[in-house]
Amino acid sequence: MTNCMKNKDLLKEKGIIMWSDDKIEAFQKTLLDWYDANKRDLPWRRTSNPYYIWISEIMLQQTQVDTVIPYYERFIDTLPEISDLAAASEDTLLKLWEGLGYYSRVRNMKVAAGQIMADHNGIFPEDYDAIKSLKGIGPYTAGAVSSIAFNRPHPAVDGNVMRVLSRLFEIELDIGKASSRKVFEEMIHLLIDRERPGDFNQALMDLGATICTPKNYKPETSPVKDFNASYLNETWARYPIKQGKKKVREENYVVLAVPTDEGEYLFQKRASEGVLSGMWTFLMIPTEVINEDGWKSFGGSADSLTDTQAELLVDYIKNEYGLIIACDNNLKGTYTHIFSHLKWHMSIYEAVVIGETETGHSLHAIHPDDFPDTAFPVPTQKVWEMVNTITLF
DNA sequence: CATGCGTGGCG
DNA sequence: TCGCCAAGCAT
Repeated sequence: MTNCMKNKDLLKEKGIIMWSDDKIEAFQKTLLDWYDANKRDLPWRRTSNPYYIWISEIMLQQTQVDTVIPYYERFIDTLPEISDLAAASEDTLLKLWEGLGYYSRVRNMKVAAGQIMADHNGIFPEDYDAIKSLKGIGPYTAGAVSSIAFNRPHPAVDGNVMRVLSRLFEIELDIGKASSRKVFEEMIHLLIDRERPGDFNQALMDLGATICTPKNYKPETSPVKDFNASYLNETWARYPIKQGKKKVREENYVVLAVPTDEGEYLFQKRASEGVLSGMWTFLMIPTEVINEDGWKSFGGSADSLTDTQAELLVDYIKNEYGLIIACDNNLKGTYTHIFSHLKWHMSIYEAVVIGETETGHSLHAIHPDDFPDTAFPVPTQKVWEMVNTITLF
């Protein structure tokens, strides 16, 4: 059985009728003509260097184009060769990635650069399976790099492509489910322009980003509206099918800004797994530590710590970090940081160290002069802004 | 396969 | 204001 027949069987099973060869050809021409006239001028579209295209694709994961551009420029300036990435320190990489989020992406890139140095003589591999086996590269990114950098006809199915296809074909599949991606990939296998696969994939993504958008969608403005079943049938508002997200978990912390005699501040490095892994924060103490009844310091009457709460805090810091502190009971400010799946409610206080019960604890003192060379996640930056403002006045 | 993983923009 | 959204991947 040919691959083509397998494709059609899978689509048939999902109730998807593929277009005729003539219609596919007409669609390719219409889409690529639109792309040639309207494609966005983006930095990574001025290069054919697979390393640079790879960087752009990783940065663009779940991240908007306007956010990525300055990060991309700085990254290729700082690490112009794959060997530079392989040799870079984690501190250097995290500083380059600071504020971009999903920090495991850049850690994975360093691992992948090592794979390329060790297994491919430092040359970015052209083979799809070799690309896909690199750390941090999944089916989307492997398809994007192989089609854009090497002109290979592999699908690159992201959220844009699933939305565009859902509307073109009135697809009933939930685009949030992992199993759906395979079906869209089979459709692209049949639809993709074999002469210009990279441009075809990028054209679909540009269409999704600029015309076939999640909100404010106006199907009559699309260059491929004549191919759009949901437009012709006036069902477009239904697509794509997507289930709602679950509510985010909320956590409450006492955050302690602790200056030293030398004008440094104490920071803790987060665990190597989990949220903001390996990054620096001020001391963060779950509020449960100072009140087992779920006391919250924000939005209520308990703006300042009671003496009992301060004592519990001092005991905790002594046991956990081996430090004796004196805590200012007055609340310095609050800040809520919203992650994709989590909320941190932070109540900020100041404390000073007045003794130590042991040395070699897990905290590090960093001077504000060195902040520009240290990678801080946004919650740490926001807390620092508040602490710095209060300290100045 | 569902969940965890950042951040900023938008209506 | 706040929930949703943006060129996904590892586990």
